[in-house]
Amino acid sequence: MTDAAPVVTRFAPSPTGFLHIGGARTALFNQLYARGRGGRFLLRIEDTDQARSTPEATQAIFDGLRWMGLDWDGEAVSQASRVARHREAAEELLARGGAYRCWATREEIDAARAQAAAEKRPMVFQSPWRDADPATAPDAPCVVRLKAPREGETTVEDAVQGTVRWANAQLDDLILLRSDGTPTYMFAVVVDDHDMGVTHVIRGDDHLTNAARQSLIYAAMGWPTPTFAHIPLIHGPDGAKLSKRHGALGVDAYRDMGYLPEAMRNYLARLGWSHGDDEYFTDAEATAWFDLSGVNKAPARFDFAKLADLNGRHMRDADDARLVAACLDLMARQGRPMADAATQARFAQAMPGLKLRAKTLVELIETAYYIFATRPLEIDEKAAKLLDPAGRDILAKLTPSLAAVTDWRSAAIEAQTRAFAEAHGLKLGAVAQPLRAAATGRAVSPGVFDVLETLGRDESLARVGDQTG
RNA sequence: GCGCCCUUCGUCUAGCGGUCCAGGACGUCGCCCUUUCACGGCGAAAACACGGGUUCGAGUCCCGUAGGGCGUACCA
Repeated sequence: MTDAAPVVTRFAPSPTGFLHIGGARTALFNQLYARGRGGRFLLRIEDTDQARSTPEATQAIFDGLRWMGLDWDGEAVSQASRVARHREAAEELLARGGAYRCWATREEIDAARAQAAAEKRPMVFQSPWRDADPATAPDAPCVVRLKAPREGETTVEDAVQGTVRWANAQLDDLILLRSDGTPTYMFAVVVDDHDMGVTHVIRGDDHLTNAARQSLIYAAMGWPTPTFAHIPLIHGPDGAKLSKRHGALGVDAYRDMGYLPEAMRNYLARLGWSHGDDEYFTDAEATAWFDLSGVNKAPARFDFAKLADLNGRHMRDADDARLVAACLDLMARQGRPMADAATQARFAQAMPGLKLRAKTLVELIETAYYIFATRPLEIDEKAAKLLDPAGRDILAKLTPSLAAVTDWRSAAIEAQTRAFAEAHGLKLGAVAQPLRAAATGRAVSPGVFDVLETLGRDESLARVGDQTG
């Protein structure tokens, strides 16, 4: 089917906290879908719940989306700013008989529901005011309810879930306007999506039932329903709902754990969506490939191991200077003092070897210990073993050879060290390992001769000297 | 309680009736490469939830069962 109507999608988070991982993926899917088709991707903040919405949370969502590299078209819409329009739409529906005022009290409703539950019937509240004579109305604030059909069924053609049906008897006369005159989420979404020209509503599976309710509103308003696509939720590694313990962190937490935004996008796109066997891809590829038909129906578990693997691959392909900047930035957030220019230069020089050995920026920073540390180095346990008396003895003997290297570069240092090892009937490893331990304080590092070159002749010799007394 | 959705290796998934004694990726375990670790290469173990149908033939279609999830608000 090819129609001329441009695709318009939107991400509509409620500002009650940070942007969590599930929301980030929903936004991603919406962006991929729209941009892949030359359409527009909009952002709307669902702040109709005054009590729970905060400006800080709204800002956190903006920041989170930006860090994730998700950018919406135009200005973000505040749902709360549109209450006049919501009220107007409700009045229109009221005038047309598609809605009615209801004075039922909270107690009456609760009692009716309890009754229904006891009788094992659906707990839908049937308001006595649906067909009551308005003249009998009390002089009290009331709510506006949709006059939903009680017979027949409502079906939703979902782009991911397929055709889903509900008996209308299961759907109640939902509240459109609260007794204080503010719109409910259920009503505001429909009015806003319609007014904003949204053609595809891509959102979490938890909204599937809402699609039925909202369909009823669309029908009552006489508006065409958009295409719905309910994507499965993300679960924690244990299969349970995402909790703070595992993945339900703000995206800023992932930034602090050292993940790259492009890796997050890649991982999140692949979680619940597939394009054949493709695992590692660019944003351009994802945009070109993404389609609702490739979205899975079952919930997926969040797997840090796979995220880490993807992150490692994206780091290897990332620009060195950018990684340096990202690491420095992360270190600053970790409260570390800013490294001086010379150290930063050494860091940049070592980056090719460093990024090959890390899955996250945090790991990368850890393996770069030897660059940021100052003498005397803190020798870890494994390095200490390498620096046993025998190891120190070898280093002591190696020192003159090392000191004789005038052209302090990796290749020259290596040649000299190999010559030394051969002359003493030692395997290269027997010399290189203690050398690495002395130079880095660790048993693991990039190629030791590269490390030495990065450190420079004086610093290198001094570190070896620290171990040979 | 009622309604809806889901169910392929530990995890993410491919599979859209026969080419599947089920393929890829992560993870795990071996081996190789090697100054360490990584990278890279090679290899291994590892799944169609269960039971009925339909069909010449089912991972693929239908119905049950079990398990999981979501919803059931004057929250979003």
